[in-house]
Amino acid sequence: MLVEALQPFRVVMHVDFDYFFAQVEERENPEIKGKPVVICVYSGRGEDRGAVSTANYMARKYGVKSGMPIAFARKRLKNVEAEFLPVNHRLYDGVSEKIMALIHSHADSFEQAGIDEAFLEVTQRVEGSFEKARCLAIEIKRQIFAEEKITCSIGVGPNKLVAKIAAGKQKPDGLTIVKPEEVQPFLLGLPVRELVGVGRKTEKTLRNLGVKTVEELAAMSLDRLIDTFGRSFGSYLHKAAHGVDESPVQQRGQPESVSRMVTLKEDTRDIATMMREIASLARAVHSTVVAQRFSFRSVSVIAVMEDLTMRLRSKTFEKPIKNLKIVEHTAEELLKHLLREELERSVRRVGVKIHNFIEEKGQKELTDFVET
DNA sequence: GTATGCTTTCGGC
DNA sequence: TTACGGCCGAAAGCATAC
Repeated sequence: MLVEALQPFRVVMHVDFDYFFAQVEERENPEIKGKPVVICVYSGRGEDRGAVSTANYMARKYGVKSGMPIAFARKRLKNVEAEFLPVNHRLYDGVSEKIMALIHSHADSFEQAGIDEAFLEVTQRVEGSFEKARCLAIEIKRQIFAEEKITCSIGVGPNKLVAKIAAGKQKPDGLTIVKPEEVQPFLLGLPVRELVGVGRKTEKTLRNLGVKTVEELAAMSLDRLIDTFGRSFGSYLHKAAHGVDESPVQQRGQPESVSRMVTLKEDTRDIATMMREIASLARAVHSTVVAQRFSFRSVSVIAVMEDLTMRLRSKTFEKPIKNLKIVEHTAEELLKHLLREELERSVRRVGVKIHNFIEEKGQKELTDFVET
């Protein structure tokens, strides 16, 4: 009882940089501010071929969305002066790194959840007080803007689930606090889709059960949810609907996989053509991982077909490998295998992924260099 | 029955 | 006419081991 009174709740913060790539570009080139700004991934297949990565709020007002073909965005903006810029990942990586270091310094524990978002456990340093958390959030926003001229939106709640949803409630440059006693009313009216982990498929399954809101989800029994979604996801949904999320804020380690993809000049089924691309993709993933002194056990080849459906083939080795030639050779075998199963469609994009990393340690042994 | 590992697909950013 | 990136981790589906 006393212990509970002393430490009743966690205080967790979610920081989300506003329309990040486009905002960084606005900062670098203030003249474009006030215009729609669209950040594009060009495929190299021709002018305006590719997809929209992100866009500033003015472009969004015209209906421009992430993932949309660039040509669609052009159409939406044909009557306005707009900026279409290619992604500049190096630039965004640098800005992100600086902001992450800054906010990390304000956390008891820290979890980066992407290039533009992070969770901060702040329970200790705000002594469990949501009022102190509000002050801290304001200070973090102030510092990020002072140092990097970037705005962000922050959500504060008793756990990661609530903090993340809260951060999305007021954007851009927002701050939303959800105190423990406010969690139930905050969640109840929301569509289930806003819960982390509920995508289109789960939403549809729930809709077929007559469940559209978190309130309706919370009314479902745990047994029913487990019957429908299995033990793990069913229990998760039950807790989430009641605002319960005990997952810790914890630093993420090394990425679990590294992949590179490229769009082919034109759709093809020719192995040699694809292998030329795969060789350089393999070099890229291999050097990234080997430079960090990791070897790996799994190699995958990814093919995006002409109709944009994705196919993947993987092979896992019993022993760690680190030889580039094995990656190339494995990728080739996997690609041939994939095409034997996929007799109709041509390939639009290819990729190589390596995963199942094993950290190298100690003295190198002769066997490290023997091919598997 | 449950845990574990591997492969493939889904979905967010 | 049709137009569509490049990552990542989580989920899902399955097989096998305990």
